[in-house]
Amino acid sequence: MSASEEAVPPGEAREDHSAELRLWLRLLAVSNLIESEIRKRLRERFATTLPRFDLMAQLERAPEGILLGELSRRMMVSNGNVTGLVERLTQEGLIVRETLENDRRASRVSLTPAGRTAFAEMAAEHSEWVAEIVGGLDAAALGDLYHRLGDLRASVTSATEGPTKTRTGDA
Amino acid sequence: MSASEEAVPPGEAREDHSAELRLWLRLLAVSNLIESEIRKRLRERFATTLPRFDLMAQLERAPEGILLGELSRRMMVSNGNVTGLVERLTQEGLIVRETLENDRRASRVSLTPAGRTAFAEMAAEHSEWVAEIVGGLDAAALGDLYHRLGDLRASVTSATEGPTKTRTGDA
DNA sequence: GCCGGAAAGTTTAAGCTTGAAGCATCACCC
DNA sequence: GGGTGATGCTTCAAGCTTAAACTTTCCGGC
Repeated sequence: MSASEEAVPPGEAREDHSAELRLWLRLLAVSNLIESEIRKRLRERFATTLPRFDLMAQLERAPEGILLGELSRRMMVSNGNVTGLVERLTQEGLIVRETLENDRRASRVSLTPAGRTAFAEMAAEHSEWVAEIVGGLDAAALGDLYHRLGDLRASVTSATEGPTKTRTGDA
Repeated sequence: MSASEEAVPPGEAREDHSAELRLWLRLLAVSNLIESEIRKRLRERFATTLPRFDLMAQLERAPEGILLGELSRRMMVSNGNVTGLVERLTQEGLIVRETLENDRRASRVSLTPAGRTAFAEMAAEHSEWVAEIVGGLDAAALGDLYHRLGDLRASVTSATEGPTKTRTGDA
């Protein structure tokens, strides 16, 4: 790809990227650590999974329902992935899907009352878990890290050059 | 640090954990963004996957070989997971496994010469990718973020209470 | 010897995830 | 009104991942 981006001209000695590598490895490790803990608690406490929870969280924010494609975009996963998740959650009675009258290709999914209730309960605990897990940071450190991660995100999107949609409304 | 356990007594109004939640969501998003990009490049450029790459990276650091259990610990994945990965990489001729003479339950895996060569090539590019992706941060911001993530990791391990192995030699 | 528990790996069922290929429908244009 | 391309979604094959149950082997005590 990007033929003009090459950072290491032939004649130049290979640069030392160890600081960058260490940063990425640590970021990955910490992220995975937290993620595993949350997955574990979701499983033990609510017999559910993170993807299911994420999907429901998206629906919670959109009471009028969401198209599958939009869901897949917001969750940053593939279409096929969403198909399966919606299938399982529908099976469990937590969400419903209905075909649009004006476009029979598309369908809109939304939480059922049962789904809304179940999600509210999970979300409350989830929020406590996160607060507990990152609780070792004071407000200043937390805000600082948050902004640094924003800088990093900017670096990533600029480097991967696929930021066509700046509308990453990650709340 | 402070062993602040349950943060919300029954009588107390629910705390606002939105800053913590936002931090976690952004951390997760950024981490996934980078991870996807690296997975994509590993696939397109080398027709391999991140877990395979990770496994080989562990072996690279241990020329004398590693027991499967130790591998699973270092990669922070389950035993069964390693079994499958080792199978596939062995199939591809990139690694070998041999049973210990003194303990027939255990086996040691290590890179083959072909594996070592292949890994060296991948690692060089991988390193460039990471540098490119996080390149938008200057050295100061990078170091700052690195240390903040260290603080966060401390918070996580203390909250999840699994600090049995402090030897998380993540370089 | 032999018996029990611990340790190293494997197997299994279920679910998540992706990219690629495919199907149905829609919008547009002539 | 019949193409033609785009759009919304599904299917498929392959791989990753886990927890739980299981097999084999080792180590201690008896």
